[in-house]
Amino acid sequence: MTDRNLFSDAITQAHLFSGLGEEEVSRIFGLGRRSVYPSGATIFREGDPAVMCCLVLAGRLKLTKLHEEGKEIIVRYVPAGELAAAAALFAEKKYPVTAQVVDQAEIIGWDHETMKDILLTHPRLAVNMMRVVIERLEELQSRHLELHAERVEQRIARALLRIMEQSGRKTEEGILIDFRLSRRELADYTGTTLYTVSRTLSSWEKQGWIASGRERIVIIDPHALMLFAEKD
Amino acid sequence: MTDRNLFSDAITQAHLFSGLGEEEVSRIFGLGRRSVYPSGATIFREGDPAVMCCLVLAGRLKLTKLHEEGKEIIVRYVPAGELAAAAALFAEKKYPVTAQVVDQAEIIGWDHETMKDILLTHPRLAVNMMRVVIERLEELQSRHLELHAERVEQRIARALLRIMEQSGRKTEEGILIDFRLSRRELADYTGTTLYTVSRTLSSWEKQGWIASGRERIVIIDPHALMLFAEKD
DNA sequence: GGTTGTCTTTGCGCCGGCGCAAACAAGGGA
DNA sequence: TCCCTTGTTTGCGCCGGCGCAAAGACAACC
Repeated sequence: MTDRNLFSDAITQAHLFSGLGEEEVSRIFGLGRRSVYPSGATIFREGDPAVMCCLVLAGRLKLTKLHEEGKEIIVRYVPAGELAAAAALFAEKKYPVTAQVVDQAEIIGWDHETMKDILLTHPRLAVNMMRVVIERLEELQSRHLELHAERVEQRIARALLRIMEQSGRKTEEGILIDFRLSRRELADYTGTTLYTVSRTLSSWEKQGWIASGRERIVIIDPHALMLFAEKD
Repeated sequence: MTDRNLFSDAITQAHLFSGLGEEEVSRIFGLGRRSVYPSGATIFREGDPAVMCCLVLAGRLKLTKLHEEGKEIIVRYVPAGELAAAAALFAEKKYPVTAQVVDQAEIIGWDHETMKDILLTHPRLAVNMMRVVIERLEELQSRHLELHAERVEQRIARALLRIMEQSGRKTEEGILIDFRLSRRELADYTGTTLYTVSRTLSSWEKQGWIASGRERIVIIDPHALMLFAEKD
């Protein structure tokens, strides 16, 4: 069993390839180009012509979007098994975000011609992919609503919980977020400033809900955070 | 020529049906259920089981999302020719938003079984539909960024311009937004309060950039607004 | 025509969160 | 090992925007 199959085993389970045979998936994988990127690498940049649809096989990406003069937001973290840059399906489009590697990552990319062919010959995959995109849309709608309706501290709590669910690793201390995550990044993700994030985390640390260090956060009491996020 | 064909003429041009033959579109239309709703009617409610994908043939919908205790945002206005509730493609899903009729509207709806069949037998339509959803996603990402990075007044300016592009009608006074749009709704769309919107519009009215009345806005000087939205 | 309900305007006071500045902490590289 | 870069904390002052309250404007309906 080659490592290609090894991956498809893991990925086939995912929504994206549900309903497709294993060898079908293998063939589709064969049409893409696989590569490994080091931590910190930029896969593509916002505004560049979109040439490749990417599937993350291992590691993690960070998608960011820039506003005039430096302000940036983190649109999403992309864990292994998920798609980035579905927009690249359409030839004339530009990447709407920048993708950077957080953990060392392995990625498989298809150019639009290829991907469009694949979709037209595997309608099942097209429907699955639509589902993925729609779910992304719904998640973003929810975050958008949070941004309107909730105080900053609640948004930070929710963000921590969301990231914890995606990337938490149980340790004896509590649930560790297993990639470098700075105050600055958390601020860009929640739409606030690094100062406010720092103050907030400090206060939670005093309450014993979390423990944190340089680019490192451990959630000790998720339940307390959850209550805090929900409370009026 | 029946009025069904009349509509397909108008709609076929749209992205959604590009690359499909006219009779093919006709047949697809035939599989859905058409109905007319009066202004103010609710087509579906957030949280209800999603049963129908809707295409707006005429009129306009407003999509809203609720937060605990009354706060609501307007996710989007859906003009004629566009899809609402693509999520309803997937049987177990719930509507993520509430859809209400703004102008009297004619709508064609397909249940998930039907729509999924259509997509699986018309991969071309699936790809087109993906494009529509992806463009929606990108628009929302942009608005999300604006919400982070821009002052309230700039967001209101941008919102007005966006709505003007979609629904502006040229009059001798200026460009009229041709549906009822209250201060409250503009506030829910831009993530602020009706007070702030009112104050802002008043000030612009004094500058001669707009004219407004009860649930009615005319943009006199779009260029001024554009500069204002862009300015640092 | 009068009445009623909804939409809008504007004054006023308050406060959450921003952002500079400055000090401190933690790595990483030579 | 020391230095230098990058991240974090915290004090302090300021202000944009919120939200109540009360009055005015408009539309619709009897």
